[in-house]
Amino acid sequence: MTRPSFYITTPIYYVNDAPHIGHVYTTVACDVLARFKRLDGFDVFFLTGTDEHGQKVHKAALVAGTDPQAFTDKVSQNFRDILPIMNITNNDFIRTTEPRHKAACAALWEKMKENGDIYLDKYAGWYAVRDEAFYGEDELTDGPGGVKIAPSGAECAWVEEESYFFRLSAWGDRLLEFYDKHPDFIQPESRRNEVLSFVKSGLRDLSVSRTNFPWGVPVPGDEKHVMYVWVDALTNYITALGYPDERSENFRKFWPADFHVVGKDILRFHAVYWPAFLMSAGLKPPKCVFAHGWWTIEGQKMSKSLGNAISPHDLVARYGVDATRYALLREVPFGNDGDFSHGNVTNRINADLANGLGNLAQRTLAQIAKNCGGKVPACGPLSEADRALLDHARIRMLPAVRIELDAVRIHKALEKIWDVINAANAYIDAQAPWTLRKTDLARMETVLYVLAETIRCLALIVQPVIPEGAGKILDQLGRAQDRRTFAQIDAAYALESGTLLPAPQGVFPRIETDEKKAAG
RNA sequence: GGCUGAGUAGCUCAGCGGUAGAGCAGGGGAAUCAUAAUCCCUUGGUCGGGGGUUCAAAUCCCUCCUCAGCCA
Repeated sequence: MTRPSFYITTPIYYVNDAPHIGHVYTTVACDVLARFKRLDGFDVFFLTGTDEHGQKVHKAALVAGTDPQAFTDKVSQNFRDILPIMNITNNDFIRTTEPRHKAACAALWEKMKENGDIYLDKYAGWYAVRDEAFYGEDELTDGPGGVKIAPSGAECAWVEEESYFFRLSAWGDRLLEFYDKHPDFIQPESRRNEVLSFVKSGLRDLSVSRTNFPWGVPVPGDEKHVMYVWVDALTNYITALGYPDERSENFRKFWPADFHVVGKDILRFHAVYWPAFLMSAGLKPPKCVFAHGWWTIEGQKMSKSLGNAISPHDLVARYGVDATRYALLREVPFGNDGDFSHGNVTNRINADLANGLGNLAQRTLAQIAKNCGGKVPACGPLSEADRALLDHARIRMLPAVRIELDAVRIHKALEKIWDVINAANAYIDAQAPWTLRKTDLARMETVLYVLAETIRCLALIVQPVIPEGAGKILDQLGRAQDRRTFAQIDAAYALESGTLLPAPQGVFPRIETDEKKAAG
């Protein structure tokens, strides 16, 4: 039996920067989707990695007094180290300095060249090393000593160099046709409109090689050139599948990718250049490029000068992995910009995890421990209220969550799950098993059974977002490791009355609100 | 400067032609199994300003203001 496949990628992170909340956000979102699909029966390939070439990295290495390879080895490791800390389940970690990647880039280049889309010409213009970008004459201002200054404030120099170009100008109509046939290719919708208007306004050929620095993938047959930025970077998504071997198992199974999840700043490269490169090389474009938004920190932009970037290590130390993952994804609709404030995050964690799910599990399990001899209680005849809650948890919840996650509405998916948690908390109050304990023990057991079953379903479905806590709850319900997939939410896998359970323990502690101002 | 999108309760947002909604925060009550957690009820808005279309407009049209994004 072949399982359906699912391929999801984060961008490869540029090693010029230390990992911060932005990187972690993207990676965690992808991890949630990857875990969900695995539990839902898909064969998943989840890729992340680091982008290690370019002039900036080369210079940074020289400044640090090391050679670029040693430099990137070190910085790339910082990104790799974050993954276990955030409980990330990537299947591969790619580095653009690996031999397999250079081979893939060279092959893609040759294909595009065979197709007539690569040609040699000259590039001339005002170039800012700091921004790695060219500027038009009219954008520049004169700085001290006649130096030209870009709008960004970076110094520019007149650069004239031989460069290979990609004939992007020839791809406009084919791209528009592609977008038209694949309306879901660019998400969210608003971003799609931006890309469309960009392409409609006319595309210029793209400079795809450089000769003024050596730290990159050499151009096949002309090694004084290295490939420039996007040919190198984007190719990682197929390198990891075994390209140029298009018949490799992974390539056949996983290409085209289901999702490239990217920050909104690099959407254009993924939604315009990348499909053009691929089509030129005779390959299929990915199914969807999803652009998410930016975080501000306590109302301010994240910036190096403010030094307000939040380190993933600090977040995990303060809130724990699960709570950090949950807060990032629940606080803001995926795709929108959002503000990260410790006050809001604390509220969210306390309201939803501690008071909501955590307390529901704790109050139910504590009563089972005390009043049912620590065993899964007996389930008598079901009332209408019992059935309503069980159907919600066992039948209606998963399809509702699936719909939202397939559309990458992660916060909506969480809402659907929390609907059940709220219903369960209302149910326990209405049924009042602590009163039944004095009047009707059989009925009390049934109520506690229904609750335990509901919590079992909740813990299963919440695994992709808060894997540690979900695992602990399943442990407390005595669920074996091989009883934790979504197929097993079904009543056929219900808790068995009489099973001895371990002593309950709190899973999601409250965060104390000492309202310490995180200024500075 | 051009093009998009947004401006709705203290906060975050949903609604997009038919008597203003949710969550959180605030107020009141109930309960006491539980991580002082939970449940129920409730205060609160001339839906950015102005004009128009319509029996009827957050909802459609025009205009202005503000903000954001993309592009030049």
